[in-house]
Amino acid sequence: MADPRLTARQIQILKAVVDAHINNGEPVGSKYLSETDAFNCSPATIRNEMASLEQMGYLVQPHTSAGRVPSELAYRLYVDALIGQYSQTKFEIDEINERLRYKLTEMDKILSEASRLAASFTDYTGIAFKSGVGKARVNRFNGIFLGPRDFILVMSFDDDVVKSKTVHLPFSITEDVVRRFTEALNIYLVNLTADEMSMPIIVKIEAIMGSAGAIVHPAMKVIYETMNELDSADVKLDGITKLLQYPEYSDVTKLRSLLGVLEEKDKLMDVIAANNSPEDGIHVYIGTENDSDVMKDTTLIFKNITLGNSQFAVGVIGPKRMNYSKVIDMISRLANGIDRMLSDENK
Amino acid sequence: MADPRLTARQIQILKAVVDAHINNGEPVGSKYLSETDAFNCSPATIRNEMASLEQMGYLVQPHTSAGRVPSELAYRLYVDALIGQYSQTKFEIDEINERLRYKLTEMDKILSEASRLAASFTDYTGIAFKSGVGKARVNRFNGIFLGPRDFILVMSFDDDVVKSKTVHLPFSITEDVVRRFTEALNIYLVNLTADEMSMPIIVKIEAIMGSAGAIVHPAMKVIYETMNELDSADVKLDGITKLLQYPEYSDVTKLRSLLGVLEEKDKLMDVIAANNSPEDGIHVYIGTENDSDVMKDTTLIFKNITLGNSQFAVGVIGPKRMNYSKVIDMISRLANGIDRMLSDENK
DNA sequence: TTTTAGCACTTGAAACTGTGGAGTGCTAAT
DNA sequence: ATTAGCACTCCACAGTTTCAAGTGCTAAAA
Repeated sequence: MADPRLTARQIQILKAVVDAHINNGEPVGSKYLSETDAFNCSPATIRNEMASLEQMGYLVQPHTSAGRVPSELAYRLYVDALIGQYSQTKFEIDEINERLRYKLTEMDKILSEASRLAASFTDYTGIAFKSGVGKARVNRFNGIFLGPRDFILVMSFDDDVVKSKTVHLPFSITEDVVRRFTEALNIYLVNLTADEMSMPIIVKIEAIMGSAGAIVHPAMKVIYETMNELDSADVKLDGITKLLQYPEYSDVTKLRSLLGVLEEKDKLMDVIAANNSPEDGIHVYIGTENDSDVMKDTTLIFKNITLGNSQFAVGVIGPKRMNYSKVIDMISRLANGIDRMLSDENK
Repeated sequence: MADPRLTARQIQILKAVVDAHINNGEPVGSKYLSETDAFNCSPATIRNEMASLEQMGYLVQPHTSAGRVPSELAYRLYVDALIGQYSQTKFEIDEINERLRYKLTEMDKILSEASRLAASFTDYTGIAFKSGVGKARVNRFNGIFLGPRDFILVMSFDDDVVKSKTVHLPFSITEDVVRRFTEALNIYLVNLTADEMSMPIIVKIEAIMGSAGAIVHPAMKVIYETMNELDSADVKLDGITKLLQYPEYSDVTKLRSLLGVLEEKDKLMDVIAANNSPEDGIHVYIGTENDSDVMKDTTLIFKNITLGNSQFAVGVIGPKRMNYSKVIDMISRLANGIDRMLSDENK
């Protein structure tokens, strides 16, 4: 994978350029490097090497007389060299675990909390999303009689997810009707996806309920709504403000188009879906590697987490000159922490 | 309330200035007014009137040779004249009702949806929040036995709110334990706030549960968490991007400080709490009327909604030159719509 | 052969300048 | 009381200059 044309010194210089640019956000010059990074050679030598690196496509000059900026190729090299080696660094793993310790139950809260943590740990905008798979299945229905025209329908799904909804009825029922109805649901609808709940099955349940058949329609509406909610894709962002600190986004119109994508969840899901491969592990998409024009100066990093049927991911969005080593480390830990926390809870 | 020094023509001119500035965002000149607004007088006359208005504090000149900009006093006059007269305008009430029609049950979803609607109707950032009152009381507990180490605890609160949580136990129980436990909860904890659930009561329940007394601690933890969640203050924002379209926020540093407040929910709650008086009706806080420095160029408009024990509010955040007539109209309708929708549902 | 010092060259950012237009206030005429 | 006319002010904008940073190249040094 490593480019055989690169000498050791060139790699050293390249890394120095990337590091410096990540910190300053400004083009890096030869003099600056020779002074700060204690290379044992003069600016002129570094210039020569940088010229080679530019020719090979690792560095770019914004204009004739500016320093150099890493190309996407350079970031890619940098990141690839980084992945897999971050685990020996020292870290705030204690804090991550601490902050994850309290209960994460519903997917919705997991997403919010995950994006919040990603943002707070990294100085970039945090993102957490789940993909819509349409696979939710009810394990068990329970009904709780509230009054003649209301009852609570409790649906237990896989992965410890429990949803309860109040069903209002336009007519009176007894406690026994609720009991019989949930019995029927448990016989006919358990382990079906929303799509598999076909009309004939519904009609059958109506028949069983006899004179109380009208309970079925309002209840089914609630069941469909709940399952659709679980099945649908969703994205949570946190810390949008953090983007503003980077000069890359100081142009308000650019910022606007990026935030436009981020805020329209459908569009964002498109971007992610285009990128996302199902495999686990850290995904790093640098600049134009993203399949979207407004993200051409933006890096997207995330890690998938699979938990039973549900699949979700957590990561960050920021400028191309992202602090890759820190972010990759953090996101990896955060994802692992969430994963572990959720698995434990299911035990 | 109306300033007696103002002549009818001055009021007319002032209104024209406010309207024009709301639309363009730029200082308004005498020539522009005389041409567009069909006053039957020359620019010079308008200039004289504007000079008076400036002296009285209704207009401000950014610099010697620019047009005039309305002062906060002018906006205040404009808004006060507006409030109470919006009800005869034509409107999109149908659409509001249409988009509210689907079930709003949990407070959390109400907030999200309300802020989303406020943003989508008005071109400003939508905001919805509930104040933390610490008044949640459980009407009824129900338990559903899941397995030897798990059961679902269903808590019905006032206002149709139902929360269910899975409780994991470090030891085995039977279905009968769950039944007895919920019975005890219904005797001792119903209609208490979280604060009122004192240690003696808990101990009593433990005694009643006898050998299964260890069920109490994990369950109480869940109950506390749930009630705290309901009791705590919360804010939802939507459409933060909309702020970016206004030149008022094209300065990134200004934008940053404002967004900083908006994103940190605690800070935002402070700002709102400082402003919010419990009375219903539309609240309009213009510029420095807000008790926060970063909001000195920003207007905050919201309307309170009281529903049983819960108190929440919906509104928008935007530049001082807000389209007040439209926003006041919309927020009022939106709040009424939500109110009606929620009350209906409780019937 | 590699490294380095020196130098001319390029270029954008920032400071500066000049011009034009928009808007004003004042005065005198209506 | 209103308005036309006019001199004045001042910002926005475009063009210009200056400056510093950084480069590539060449020739000398290691």
